[in-house]
Amino acid sequence: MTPPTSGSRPYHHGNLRTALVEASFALIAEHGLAEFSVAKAARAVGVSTASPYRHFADRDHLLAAVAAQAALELADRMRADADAAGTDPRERLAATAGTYVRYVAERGVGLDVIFSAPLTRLEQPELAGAGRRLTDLLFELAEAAGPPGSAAALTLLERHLVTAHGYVTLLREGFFSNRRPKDTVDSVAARAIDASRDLVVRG
Amino acid sequence: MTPPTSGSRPYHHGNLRTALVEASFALIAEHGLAEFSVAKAARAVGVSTASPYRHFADRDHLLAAVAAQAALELADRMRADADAAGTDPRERLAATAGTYVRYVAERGVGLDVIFSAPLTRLEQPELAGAGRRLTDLLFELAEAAGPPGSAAALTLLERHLVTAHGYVTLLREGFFSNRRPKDTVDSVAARAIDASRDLVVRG
DNA sequence: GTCTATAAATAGATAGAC
DNA sequence: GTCTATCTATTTATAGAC
Repeated sequence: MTPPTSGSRPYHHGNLRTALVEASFALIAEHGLAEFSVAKAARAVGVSTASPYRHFADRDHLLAAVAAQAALELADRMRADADAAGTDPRERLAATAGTYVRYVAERGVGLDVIFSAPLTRLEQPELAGAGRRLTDLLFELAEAAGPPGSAAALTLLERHLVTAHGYVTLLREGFFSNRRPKDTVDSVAARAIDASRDLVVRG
Repeated sequence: MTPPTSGSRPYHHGNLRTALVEASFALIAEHGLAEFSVAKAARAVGVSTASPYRHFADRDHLLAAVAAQAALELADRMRADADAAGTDPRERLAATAGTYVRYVAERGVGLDVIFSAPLTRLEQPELAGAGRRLTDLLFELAEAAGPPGSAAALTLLERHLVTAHGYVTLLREGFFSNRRPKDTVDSVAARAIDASRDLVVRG
């Protein structure tokens, strides 16, 4: 566990790559994607601003690694919350809206980053695979919850995601806290679950 | 209409302030808020990068003027679309979801900017008033459309805004065009209207 | 693999001439 | 009210030493 070299030197890091991804999450969660930079991530882990470029071709490739990990974490948490919600398929899908609100509040990275055009264009298999894992899970839950017919399931899925992401975005931008100062992440998450549960797809 | 001074000189602008706001809209619509800068807006209208600071204290004050105008434009278009939708209160409210999708696609500025924490903190009466005009209109439409009881109307309003903003955000980030390349602004706007129309608020 | 040093952009903002 | 010039800060990314 001790770094390979002597005492007070900065950092040698068995795994700088992992540390940079984690530092990036922290920066994005705290100050938003706009204020994220490779340089800040490097400083946060105590290495020079040049070091990240040994592990990531450029800024977007670092972000793609963050996005891929976010998609996997999100899928894991959604599956866990769906299972904790019981057996009612409608309730299982709705639960993931709460997962999503809480996840983005904690980690700062959501669908807008995971599926953003600039990162998708990199065609990183890791990110593409993680994104698929997330959408596959959600589609599975929506199909079980929806009215028969896969077109209706897709519409339900779209509205579910739009609802969850709408709550996330407005929460992130301060829309809720401006007008309802007592709003907490958990209360917004609960409202997102309620909104998703009440979704209907009419003919 | 001719500028007060002679021929080929750059720009004298009877109203640089207005021109900067309009240029900012264009920049944000084209490349997103992240790539907006005071310097770019100045270059777009053909003045030096110092000139904007005669009209706006800083970057955020320019953005606040943009946000205030957006709120007014949005409220105007929503009222027009609601009126065009007829007399059914539910249909009138739903129509504004389409207005919102189309407006942000065209102008780039939405609720996340209009009600963003950094701009709200400036306490600019112009922006605060424009924001109120927008929320007052929406509340009026939601109250007419909702089930009796103002708590239910507020929930309906929240879900309506969340739906509209969710569609806007995912559209902006390319989420829809990645998976459904044939999606257009109008088709997404139509789906947002449908989703809003189908909203219900259960006990 | 990490560091130092550096290059090249770009931005926000100010001072002072006109 | 606009311009020129400038300062300061920051970022992305590379070159080359260790």
